[in-house]
Amino acid sequence: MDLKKLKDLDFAEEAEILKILGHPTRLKIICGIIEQDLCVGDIGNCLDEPQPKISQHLALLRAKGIVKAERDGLNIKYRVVHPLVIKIAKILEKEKLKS
Amino acid sequence: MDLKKLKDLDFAEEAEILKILGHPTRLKIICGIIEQDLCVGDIGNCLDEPQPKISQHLALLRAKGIVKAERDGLNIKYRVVHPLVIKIAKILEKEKLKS
DNA sequence: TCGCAATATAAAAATATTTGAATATAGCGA
DNA sequence: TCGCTATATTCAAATATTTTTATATTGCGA
Repeated sequence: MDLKKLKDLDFAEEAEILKILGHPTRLKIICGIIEQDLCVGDIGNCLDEPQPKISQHLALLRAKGIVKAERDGLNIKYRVVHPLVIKIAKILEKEKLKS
Repeated sequence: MDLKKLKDLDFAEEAEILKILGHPTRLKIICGIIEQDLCVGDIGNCLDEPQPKISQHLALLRAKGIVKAERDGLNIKYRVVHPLVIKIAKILEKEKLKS
């Protein structure tokens, strides 16, 4: 990309998304709920992290439009809905499985 | 990715890379030096940011192996060398140009 | 409606990042 | 070697994020 274009383009939104992905717990959460919906408790057990921590991360992801929540009785199931995030997460998984 | 795999995999490194990309100035710097080497002064002028700020971001990018520096007289030219970063930056540019 | 399980929210404490200002270093040419 | 230009480093102040602890809400079934 040349200098003039760079000056005009604003990467603030993209940077915000990447920053949010740039946290180990959140990244794991995201990779976990790409191909399947999971509820908070399952995620917490799986990652061995306290419930409020997971809820707070999910709240942030929800606020940024990265995940969507759907209630199912007592449980609330989450899934990733952000296309760019899905794309990046899949690339990361592929890289990961290579090594 | 299923729950068991998720438990074992460690996304710490990937998260760190994403966190570093998740800053508007750094992301612009990176997009600017993917297809061309640029020196600190040019980047600073282009982004209209003070020189120490650019140098500090570049120092971080260098420390994480994302960019490489090459001296050329008084100038030091930088370029992105991290394959995953290049891949992500190109995706972002493409998204950007779509909208 | 009461109690319980699942999740959310709030607020403070701990930690990390970013910025700005000042100063240092490195290389070039006179 | 001196002065200049380009870049790097340092350190403290300002901000932002993360974690922890405590508490609140929501929905289900008895």
